Amino acid sequence: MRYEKGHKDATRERILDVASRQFREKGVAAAGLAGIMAEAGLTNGAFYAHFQSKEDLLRTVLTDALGRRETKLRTVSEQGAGLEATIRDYLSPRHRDNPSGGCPTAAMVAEVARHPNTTRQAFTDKVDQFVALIATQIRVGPPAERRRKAIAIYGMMVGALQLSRAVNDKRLSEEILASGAEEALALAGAP
Amino acid sequence: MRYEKGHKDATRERILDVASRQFREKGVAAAGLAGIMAEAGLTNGAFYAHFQSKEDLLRTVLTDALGRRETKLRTVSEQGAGLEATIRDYLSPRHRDNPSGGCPTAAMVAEVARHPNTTRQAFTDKVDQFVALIATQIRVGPPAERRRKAIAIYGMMVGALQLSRAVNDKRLSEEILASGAEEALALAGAP
DNA sequence: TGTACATCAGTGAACGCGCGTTCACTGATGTAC
DNA sequence: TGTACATCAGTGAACGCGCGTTCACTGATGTAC
Repeated sequence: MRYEKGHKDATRERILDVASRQFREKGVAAAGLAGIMAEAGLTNGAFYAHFQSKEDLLRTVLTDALGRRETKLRTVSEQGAGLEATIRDYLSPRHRDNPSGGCPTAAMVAEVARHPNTTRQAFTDKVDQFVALIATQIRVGPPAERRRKAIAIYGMMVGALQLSRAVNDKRLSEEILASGAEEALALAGAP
Repeated sequence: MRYEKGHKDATRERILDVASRQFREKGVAAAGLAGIMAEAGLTNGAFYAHFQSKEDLLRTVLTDALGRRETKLRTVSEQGAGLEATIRDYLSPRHRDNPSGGCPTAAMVAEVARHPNTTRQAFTDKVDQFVALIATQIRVGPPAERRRKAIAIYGMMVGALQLSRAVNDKRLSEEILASGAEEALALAGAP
């Protein structure tokens, strides 16, 4: 081998990681392949040895980044911390100020809606899993009610985080985070 | 005058209307000025007789489109229909399937967060008014609680609508709308 | 052991294209004298 | 009343630029004999 074993896989992971951050930071449309490749320490041309197209990259990024968050949520859940910690962490100034490392849904949901079916499908699969996972963490009420609340909580988190990021007034931004967190916690059945 | 009185104002309104719809439909970045001007029945160059830049157009569109929705909400409110009708209408398949005529916040909030301060300021002013307006329509609880709930409802509506649009499965999409509506209505204190 | 060839991750220039923006110009109508 | 000039909304070609994608090539290392 010209490169040590696993070299290509490592490069692919690096591209994925950079793209994942840039997509969340700048938006999918505004993040160019040349910029992504440059930050990964490569030139344009190498991209197509790893992905078929930008669309293919986006699809992979969505599955990958949402998969990581799912794993994280599952871990927190198994430690018994439950939804409360997740909600507080999600609707925090730290998360608001760190889009590139934050929730892919909040950063990309509107753009995903305008992308081809294969891409939306990858997103849909993950949303399904998220909703189910949140529902298991709601301890009160019949299954249908837990699922309904899980969806409402997910929607509120995504919407409130985006509002807190768009708004140009620190007090209002923080009020949005706090209000969203308090009402989401109430929905989750937290004390 | 070479053109009848009010001609230029009418043209400006036409550009604004087309841009407003295209921004919501395709996203701000993906909607090009040439395409907007063509749909308005004009050529590229005429744009700069009406707006200073694309950013200026976006700022105007935000104020204008959010202003219209605010007026609509205020009218519904004065007719005494209250929040219930607004929530049901917002989280409906009709609204989901009509982004170009729908809520500017749901369509553009993530992009607005990445735009300059003047643009975010225009958006912030309208969010502030929206929250206050929703709060007046909540009939129970002390003022602070009403405002908190107004923010939570606004966030949930925006997030749930976006999710319902991105998801590629009709049943899940409709479940998101229905769940969001039901929980938002509960927050609003509806029966 | 030495030589010829195969492999392939990555290079970097080039492709056509659409972007936001600029600008010299058009042409219909108004005003001045 | 007729002529010269001013006004200005809109035209359309051109600007430099970055986009996603293609492709001939490089060069380090592997394998075959």
